[in-house]
Amino acid sequence: MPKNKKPQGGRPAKNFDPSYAKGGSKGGPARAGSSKPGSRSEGHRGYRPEADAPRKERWSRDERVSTGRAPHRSERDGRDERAPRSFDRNDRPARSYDRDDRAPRTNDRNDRAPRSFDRNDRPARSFDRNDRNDRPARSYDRDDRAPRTNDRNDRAPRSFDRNDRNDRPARSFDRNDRPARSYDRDDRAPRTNDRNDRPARSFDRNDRPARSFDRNDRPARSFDRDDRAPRSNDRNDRPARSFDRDDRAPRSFDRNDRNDRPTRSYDRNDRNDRPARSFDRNDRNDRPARSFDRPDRPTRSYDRDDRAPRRDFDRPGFKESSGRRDSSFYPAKDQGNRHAKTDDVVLERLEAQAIQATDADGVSFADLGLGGNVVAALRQLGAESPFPIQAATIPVVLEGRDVLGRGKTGSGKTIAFGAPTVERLMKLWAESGKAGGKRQMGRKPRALILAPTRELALQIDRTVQPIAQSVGLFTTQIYGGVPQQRQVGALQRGVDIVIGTPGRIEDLIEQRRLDLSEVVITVLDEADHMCDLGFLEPVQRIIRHTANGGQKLLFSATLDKGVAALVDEFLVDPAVHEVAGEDQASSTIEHRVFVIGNHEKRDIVAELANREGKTLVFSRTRAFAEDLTGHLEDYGIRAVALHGDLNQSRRTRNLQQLTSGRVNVLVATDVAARGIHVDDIDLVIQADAPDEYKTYLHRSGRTGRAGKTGQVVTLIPRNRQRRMVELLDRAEIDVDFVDMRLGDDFAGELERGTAAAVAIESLDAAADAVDVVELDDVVEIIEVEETIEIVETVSVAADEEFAG
DNA sequence: AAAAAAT
Repeated sequence: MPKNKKPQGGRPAKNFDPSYAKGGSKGGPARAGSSKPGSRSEGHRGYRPEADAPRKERWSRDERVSTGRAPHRSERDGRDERAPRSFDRNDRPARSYDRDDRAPRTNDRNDRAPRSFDRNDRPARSFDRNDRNDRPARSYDRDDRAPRTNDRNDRAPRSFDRNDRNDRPARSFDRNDRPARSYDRDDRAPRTNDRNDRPARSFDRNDRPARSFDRNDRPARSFDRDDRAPRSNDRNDRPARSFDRDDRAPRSFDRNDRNDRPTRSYDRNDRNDRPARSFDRNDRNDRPARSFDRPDRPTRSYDRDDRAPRRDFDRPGFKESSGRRDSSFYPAKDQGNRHAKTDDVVLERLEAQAIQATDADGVSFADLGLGGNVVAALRQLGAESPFPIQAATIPVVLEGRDVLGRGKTGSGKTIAFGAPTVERLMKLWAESGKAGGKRQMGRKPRALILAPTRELALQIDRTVQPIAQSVGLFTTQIYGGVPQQRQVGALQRGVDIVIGTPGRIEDLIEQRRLDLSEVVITVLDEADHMCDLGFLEPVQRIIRHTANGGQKLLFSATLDKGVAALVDEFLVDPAVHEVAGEDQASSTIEHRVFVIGNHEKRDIVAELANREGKTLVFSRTRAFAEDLTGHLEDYGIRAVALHGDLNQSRRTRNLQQLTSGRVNVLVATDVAARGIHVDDIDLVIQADAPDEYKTYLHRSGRTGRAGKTGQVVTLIPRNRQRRMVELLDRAEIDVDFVDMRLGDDFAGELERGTAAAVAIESLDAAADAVDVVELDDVVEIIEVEETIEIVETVSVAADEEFAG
């Protein structure tokens, strides 16, 4: 296998960048087509960069650096941003002139000149950080407003400039500051607002006082400055702040639970304590430890004054005498096999009734108890007949029972809870005698579906909304990152099912714009994740706002004992369902681990992603997701990013670009790990290995959905092999580790895997035809090459059979 | 570390 296939010098191989193959002038790609105005402007609605002109050729890394650019583009949000940038290049010569001495350059900036006139403070500015300096200076000016308004006039042109490419350089400069900024993360929010759109800025304007307050924070940054005295005063504020932090503890005091938290989080520093926490943490060692946690639970629930009474009054299943609920969640030792008619499966101490996949055969949605309208809506969605998990849970949900549902990724959980939720709402409505009425203004929601990410909430709504609509119910999405006006408006008009993320929902509850008191069905998708640190408490608070005694449905592919905190407080005698035989051996996903040198990681990701099908790349941090995206683009691979540093419209757009096929590569943080469904992702690359086996399963689950095949490649450094083995062990996945380095044949390695899959499939088919091979026996023991050989042999035999 | 509300 040839090493060092790649040419030296950081320049991509020709076959890596199709645009180079087409020629183009030396010294950078041609700037052809830059004369077209209007439609090329990113600010315009119908802006479509590649619609009219052939794709622009890219600058290599060296070219970028040589012209004063960062090695990677600073904006990675998609093509739309890119074209504008190339416009900048026309200005380049001028700029590079300026480059020789920096001071003139800054003067050259259109913005700077006017400003400097307004202010006497110039030098100070230039001393400080590029952007930041402007701000302090400005706030100095605050004393006299007139100049400011003058400044404002300057702004207008600026925003015009925005459409114009000239503004871009400024932005990219900001970007370069990122690392520094990330330290200042507390200030992020305001900044992001600035970035989102200029109007936001003008808002800031009105808030000037606020800004000046911010300034007090700035001095901290300006630490570098010589003026220590004033700052140190400011610094005194800092301690104050941190004292505020300490107030949090008291705050949490209000919460009986909270008291546990601080303790825990302190423990956190100590790895050894993890096992104790254990709920979700998936260190191997945790699992046994968890059972030890158990004794704590009763204590906790005693802490809650609310809990006991609630259950007493509202919960039919509550047994006062025993003081314990009647629940199948914890296996009762003396109870024997309670679910005799089906198989018992105990996983993570969570006992589930397992439905056999074959039990769903021949069953229709109508058989499960869904009404005609809902069935028709499901058919419209492409769901003709129920998947196993749906067959298992729909009847139970319709009974009104609490349900814990576990079905592997891509097995149809959304419909499993969505359809019966709608149906049951209708039934309850009919029972209350209100059915058939018109939509009442301002009626309160009666069902709530919670999801961990905005994208997932949106996606759930896309499934549930048509089902609800088919029976005249309304849904609305309540999630952050977008103006709340529309959401509030929808609530005021009257909504039956609210689908959203915890933050905004709690926000609207506090604003009294969302009233959950009539919510009788609450669904938690990715329920185990919703019980993770940071999610659990908001979720608990939200559920406490729902009607007492309401039905609760918890779903996840990795549902485990981690949800005990919620089960204990909110569920009564939940039915636990999963699909039998859904182990990884039955999966359609092929897994492999490449052991690599970390320094080659980005290039290897590029090699792997340089292919036809849709590829999803996972990174641990937002910054690396950005970095990777840029790197891929430098290779000529179209890629967009998805992570929490992007504003919501970009997040939505970038995900949509993958869905629509406008790009083939999405680089995401774990925001995309769970639940997100994109058709035909056939390769998942884990550029950073996950820490949790559950994360591994969910990330992998973005491919191989609904029975399709997919591949997962995880890149790890050598020193991570043992951890990875343990993680995979935990996930019950068998994987070969392969040492790979940059010159190796990555595409071939992937194909090799595919060949094995194809071979096994063919073998299966051939075995059916010939009826001589016990497939399971064979597959267990053979290597890929042997498989192929056997397939050939069997195929020949099959041919002969057919011939004869 | 990321996600989830703004400010």
